[in-house]
Amino acid sequence: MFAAFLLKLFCITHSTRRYQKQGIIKETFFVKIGEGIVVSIKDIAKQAGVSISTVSYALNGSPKVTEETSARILAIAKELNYIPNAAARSLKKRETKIIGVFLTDYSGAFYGQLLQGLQEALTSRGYELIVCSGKESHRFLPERMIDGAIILDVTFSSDELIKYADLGHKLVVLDRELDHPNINQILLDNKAGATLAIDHFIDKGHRKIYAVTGPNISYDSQQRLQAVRQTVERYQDIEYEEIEGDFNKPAGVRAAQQIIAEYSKPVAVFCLNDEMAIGMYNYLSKTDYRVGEHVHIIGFDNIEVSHYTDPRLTTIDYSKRKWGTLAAEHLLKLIANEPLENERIYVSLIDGGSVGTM
Amino acid sequence: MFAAFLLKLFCITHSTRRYQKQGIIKETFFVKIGEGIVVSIKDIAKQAGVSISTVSYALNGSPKVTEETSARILAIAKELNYIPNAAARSLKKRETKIIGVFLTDYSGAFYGQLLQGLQEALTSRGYELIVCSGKESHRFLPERMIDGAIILDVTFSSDELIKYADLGHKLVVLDRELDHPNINQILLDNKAGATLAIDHFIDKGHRKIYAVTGPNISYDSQQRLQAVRQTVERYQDIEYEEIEGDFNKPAGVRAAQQIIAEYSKPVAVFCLNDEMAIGMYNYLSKTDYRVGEHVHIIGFDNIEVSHYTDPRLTTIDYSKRKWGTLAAEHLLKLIANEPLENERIYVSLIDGGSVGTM
DNA sequence: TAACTCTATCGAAACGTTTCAATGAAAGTG
DNA sequence: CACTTTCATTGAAACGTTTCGATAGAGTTA
Repeated sequence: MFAAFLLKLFCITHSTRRYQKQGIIKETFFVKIGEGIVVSIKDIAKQAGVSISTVSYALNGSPKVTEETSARILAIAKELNYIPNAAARSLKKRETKIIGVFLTDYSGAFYGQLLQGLQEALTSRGYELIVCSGKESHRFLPERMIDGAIILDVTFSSDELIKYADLGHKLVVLDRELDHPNINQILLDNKAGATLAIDHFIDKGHRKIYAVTGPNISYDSQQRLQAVRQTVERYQDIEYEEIEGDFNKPAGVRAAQQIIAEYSKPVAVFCLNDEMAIGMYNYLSKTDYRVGEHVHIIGFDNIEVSHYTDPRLTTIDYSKRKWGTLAAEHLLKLIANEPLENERIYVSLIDGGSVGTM
Repeated sequence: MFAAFLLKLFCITHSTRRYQKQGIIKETFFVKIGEGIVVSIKDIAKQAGVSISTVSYALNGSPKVTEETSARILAIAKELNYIPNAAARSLKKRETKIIGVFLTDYSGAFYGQLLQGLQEALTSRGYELIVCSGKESHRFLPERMIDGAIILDVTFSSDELIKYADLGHKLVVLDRELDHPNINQILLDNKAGATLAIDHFIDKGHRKIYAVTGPNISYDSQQRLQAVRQTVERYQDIEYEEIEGDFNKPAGVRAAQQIIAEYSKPVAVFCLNDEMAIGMYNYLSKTDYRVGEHVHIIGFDNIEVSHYTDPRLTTIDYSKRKWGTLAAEHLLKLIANEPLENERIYVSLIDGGSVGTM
């Protein structure tokens, strides 16, 4: 107690350890200054006069150890300010109780809610969430610093993911389809969303339709585009054109430029994500062309910024939070080897007013 | 080689290990199905016919081991698909090469750029970044899963932080002032920003000024508010009033309601962050009061959404990316025990048009 | 009392590394 | 030739846990 007081005051402490080995007794006496001591299970054992195994059992609430001993040990642990060493524990237990979510970058506009959903579902089940981005961080998975991963990161190749899954790692992928016993997937109903968008244009009497695509490696873009094509084909006399994009704002600007350059009559533009739609708004606001009058736009994602455009963006919405919750639950089931199905997140169209009637 | 092929094909493999101990030779033969084997340094050693220490040295590029042996070991390591065990390594080395950044939540509008800055600075120096949020994740710090932390998380109490710093952990705080050898701080020049805002109002001829505050535990809010008061006092005949807020959108809505309720002439409102300013816009857009005409607003942070309001929000800007870079650099210096000063991030006013002339 | 069964506690191995100190062979020195 | 020196390699301890199997003392039964 007094030592602890000194520690606080002067950042100086000392501790005595005795190792008995091969009949010889070595005694070590060491002082650390300004660095703080690390208290281990061993120190508690010595203080309590019990073996380290008993301490371990007590700390883990095992019923093997008496109520009384346990209480004494716990008290001493607290007194000494014991903090378990995560590395040692996970080395032995081969688990970390940490789940990693891998994102392409930190700027994604809807990550916030998704992460919130993940976080809640995970912490309530005794797991912790860490967010990683960048190719360098991929090592967290194979090096076993996390018990499982949620993938929303195009920089992970599918081959890489399957390799890890083969090694026994559990994954939930949110941005591709992968068939593997250690991989589950929760995908957006992209096709339904794209169909909703095109149908909305048709309902409003539009006949000239553009689609601004995402990068073609993107599963989401592929799916959406495919549904757009199918839907467009269902109708007669539609003028349909695709403009290549990459899900970023500048692509929306470029698309807007192209559209204006070849403008002859009001057009409908389905931007395969909101980000590009926002880029398009940005460019158009500097021209005489008005959204909802000359250029009619639908986006996809319903990100926050799209609420503040004028007119508000009509877009495809889905619950990012639920996406996160579901992903977390499925990953935990995968880890617990419980059987489960792939699931899908439903989408709906939100009419913001960026599509006028023809 | 053939075994590796079989592994890939059938997910079945076997490995033989021999332990020599007290003169007795035990032989273990095990097969794992569908789980993947874990290759350790030991397996490489056996395959290469060298000791595990030599393998370790080779893997770490130590000059102690011959070019030739090293090459052979490295080849075998690759062949066996060796992946180091992070837990074992960090248990022994007492470091993880991971830096954690703690955020209050994942929804913060400017986290993206900040994290980008952090990430770049850290990975270029061989460190990895993980993002954590929520009280549960605080344990990452004391349990030594990270080598240092960047704090932007009001749920960390200052006492808690100082306790950790006392234990030898290195911290950079971005949301408070803390004087401790193991803590460095990179703070916004909040006061300059607040002064800029008020001066701008005065320049534009405003005489009735509101300030919508953040939560009073917030250092940023405190600093900004203090500067507002000081600045307001410098001028004569200012009508000044404070409205309590909490840095979230609904607080902006409430403030707008109050302002409208007591409206008699055009007013200037300094929202201590953009988030609340956006809330205010939202409410006002449903009324007949126009921003920049009846209600003149300045925010703080220059978050993305504020670019899409009409008129665009006048706000206090600063480089979030630079903030991140600086924080990372300082933390690494702190870890390397290099001397360093606290630093400050400069701010500027961006005129978006939400403040009209009186 | 002898032979059990419980059960609280303990000893020791193991997890996969790193790293110090020791070894022994080859090379260099006088 | 006997000696030191050099240096690639090795053995073993250590990091801090968990957990299996052993142990010993108390309680139960016959």
